[in-house]
Amino acid sequence: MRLSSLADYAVVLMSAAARQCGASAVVSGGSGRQSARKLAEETGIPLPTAQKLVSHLAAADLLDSTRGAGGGIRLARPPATITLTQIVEAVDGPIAVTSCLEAGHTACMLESTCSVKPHWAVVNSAIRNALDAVTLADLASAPGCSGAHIPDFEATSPKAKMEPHL
Amino acid sequence: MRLSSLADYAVVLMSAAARQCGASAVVSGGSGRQSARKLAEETGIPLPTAQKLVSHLAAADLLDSTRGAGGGIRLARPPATITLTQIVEAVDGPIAVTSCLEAGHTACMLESTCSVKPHWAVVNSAIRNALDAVTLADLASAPGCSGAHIPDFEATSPKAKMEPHL
DNA sequence: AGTAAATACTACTGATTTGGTCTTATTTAG
DNA sequence: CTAAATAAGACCAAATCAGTAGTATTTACT
Repeated sequence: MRLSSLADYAVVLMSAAARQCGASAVVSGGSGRQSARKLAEETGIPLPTAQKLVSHLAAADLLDSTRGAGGGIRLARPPATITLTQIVEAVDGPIAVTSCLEAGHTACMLESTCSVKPHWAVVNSAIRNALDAVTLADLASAPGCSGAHIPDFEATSPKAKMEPHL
Repeated sequence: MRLSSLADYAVVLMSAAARQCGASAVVSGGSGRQSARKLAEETGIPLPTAQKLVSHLAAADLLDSTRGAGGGIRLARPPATITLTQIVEAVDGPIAVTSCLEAGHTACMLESTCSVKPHWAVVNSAIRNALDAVTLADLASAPGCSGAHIPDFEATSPKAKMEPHL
């Protein structure tokens, strides 16, 4: 019953991107692009892993990415419209507590008489609702979106124990 | 964001045990014991796997097991007092969406300034509540607890595709 | 009391999924 | 036109998980 590490990283990454005021760029049309490298350094996520996450998040239309020398990534939508559900599903795939709740699952032989499945469906939707209730705006609200950079962590603790959670 | 197969099996197993009126034995003091072998046959769960599950469930005080020739297993408590949370945690360990919510986790370096963690805590408790709301009595309610055995599945479809969910 | 059968318990092996790294292709600034 | 910086995709290794086999224990029967 745990989230995958990649999904955890993704939430941290998106949260960091939101704090960089990537959303205001959408509104103002300015170049609020953030490089994946910069984001990886600030969050402590290994660069190759961050790149993979960016790919998935861009494919899910959560990030807008352009490559090239001056390229980078940017939030595709305002933070208030991006929920945890979308981020998690972009990385882990659809949320399904049991395999019988998945999209293209092959029916098990007890499907018709199963008394457990309906209860799993209830639990599953409860989880979805809980994740839907939290938006990127909530996650990034704490330090404010004033365009200020997050202080360099390397300066304070060069090789501190790295964990997913920002 | 998926349940482990073992936890899924465990719920099916407990549900089957409840339908065998194992709880009434607790009340009446009769020998309502059910053998792990019988339960494995009825649910389609491989016997060794079922035995392992029984061990974990018994260690969590959800099942009362006695070995020997006439031994077997029995619900340790009335079905209405056993929730999905207890079953899942007996097999998968404590429910923690992220590793920073675990019991003995080593603090990550951003612990103090983390703006994401409090939101995970909310999500985590929401999941727990959803699982707590479902009891074994709910799962076993459908076919009624009249002591009737579940029909033999082998007779109808000898080698049908086996999936965890009853 | 001894034997045998049925049970729960423990330890091990194999496999699937997951996390991480590397290489390649593309694009733009100089 | 060149070179640097970027994203995207493919490959490899590790960890966790599912499953299986074997062992110890207990009770019923002889």
